[in-house]
Amino acid sequence: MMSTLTRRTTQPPKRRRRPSVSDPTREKLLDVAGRIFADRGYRATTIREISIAAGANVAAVNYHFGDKLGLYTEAVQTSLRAAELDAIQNALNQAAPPQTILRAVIRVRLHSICRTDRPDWYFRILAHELAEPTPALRQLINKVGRPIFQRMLELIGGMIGLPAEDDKTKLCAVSVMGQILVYIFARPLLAGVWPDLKMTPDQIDRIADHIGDFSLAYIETFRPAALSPGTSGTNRATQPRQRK
Amino acid sequence: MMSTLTRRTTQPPKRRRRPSVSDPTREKLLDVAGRIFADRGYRATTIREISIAAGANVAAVNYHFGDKLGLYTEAVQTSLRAAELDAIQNALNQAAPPQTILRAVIRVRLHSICRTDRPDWYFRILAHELAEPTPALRQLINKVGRPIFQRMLELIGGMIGLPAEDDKTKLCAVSVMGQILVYIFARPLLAGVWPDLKMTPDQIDRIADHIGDFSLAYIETFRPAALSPGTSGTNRATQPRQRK
DNA sequence: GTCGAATTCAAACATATGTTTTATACTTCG
DNA sequence: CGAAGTATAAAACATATGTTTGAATTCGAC
Repeated sequence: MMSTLTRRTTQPPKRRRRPSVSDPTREKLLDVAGRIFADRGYRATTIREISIAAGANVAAVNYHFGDKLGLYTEAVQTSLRAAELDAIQNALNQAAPPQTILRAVIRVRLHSICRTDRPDWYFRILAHELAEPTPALRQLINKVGRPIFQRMLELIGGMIGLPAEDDKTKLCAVSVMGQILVYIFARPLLAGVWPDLKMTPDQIDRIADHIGDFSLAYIETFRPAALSPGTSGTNRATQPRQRK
Repeated sequence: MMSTLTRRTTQPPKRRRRPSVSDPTREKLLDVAGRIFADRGYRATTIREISIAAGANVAAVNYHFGDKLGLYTEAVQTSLRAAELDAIQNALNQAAPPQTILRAVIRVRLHSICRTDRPDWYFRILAHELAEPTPALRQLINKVGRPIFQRMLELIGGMIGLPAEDDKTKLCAVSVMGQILVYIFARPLLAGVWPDLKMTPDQIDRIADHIGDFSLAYIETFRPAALSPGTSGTNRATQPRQRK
């Protein structure tokens, strides 16, 4: 009904008057949207819900972000700049024995799931994205998933003496990741089969230690001779037990 | 506007005339609904979509199942009766060394994810339920999750010499489960960080073998003395390496 | 203070979707 | 055959939700 030139609707003038001082309602919308989207996922979240929670009008979302998807993607981008990644990256890059680094990474990731503040945003939103993808999924993977996985490959590859591109290295990395992610994605399932499990910081430490033990038991199998001083005995086999 | 007695709407007479010969459209609806719900999840699926795919009228769903949720729960129940569980249960109950059983369970579960026919229904629907729960989640967990997990606890508990209720046993079971589930729930994520991974039956066998190796490396750490003949060296420690 | 642009607001709009109604065909049994 | 209950179909209905509109309001610059 409208000419293709008049397509601009409620959209704001792309560049606001004061790009320096940030718009308070815009900020508030982003903040609130982040939480609610992370909780309920993209589809199940209504912009009315967000607007009310942000104390703004319903039209504010379309005015500031064009449409619902615009708000969502911007909220994702904003959250990707948050601090969590730094914690993991720091854990991955610190100068320490690889076993220590691996344990640190496991711990950092696990701990991010019991915090209710923003940093666990990535995993919660990722859980929804995996079940019901939106265009933001690609961003999430490229900006966060890939670099972390890559670094993890180098770490584990170094420990088992194989290149990062080797399938075995990747299999090991996925095994470690899987043990962590199950506590994030399958929480309701865990609550059902293991009702006594309380996710206190203390318990999470225990879980992290277990995952570390569990994983290193296999990974250290690859070392031709024992190198780490304090650990208990290690296998001498270069290759772990062959499947028959 | 209506009296509380006239509340019955399109609902069918609860007990159809011929409970023996099953209604063809009812069956078709259940069948189609199962597939679509598994693909898109409860919320993202519309009953019009289902009706059209089943060649039925939109009102058919409400007529035969009361409402959308009725169709969904019945579809879940129907699918729970399907064959998949038997495969896993058989794998878990066969008379064989526990290592063999564990490997078999891993393989059966992993293989269920590359089939496009019904049996992988449970996992696909579970993935959606975990992100966006419905009343069916409890059923899924109680009827499938819990018994399998319980049997797995006994299996692993036996291998590490601890009772099924021990936290360590549960941690190990979750570690094994997590390694499997990550290939099911985090498929898009894996596709992003490991694009070359093709889920062919062959590759799935390799993955299953890896998960078996990875897990048994730790589990067999618990055996005070080497019992299995063909395996490589094992630690003598009753407890695996202590975290510092 | 006044003008103009930017922002906010209440209301309307359009569409999607679960549900219900009403009428019509169909099946079974007497 | 004919009556009663059953199943299907088309349409209407109600509601939720993303989006747009146009007026009111705010805010900065002159």
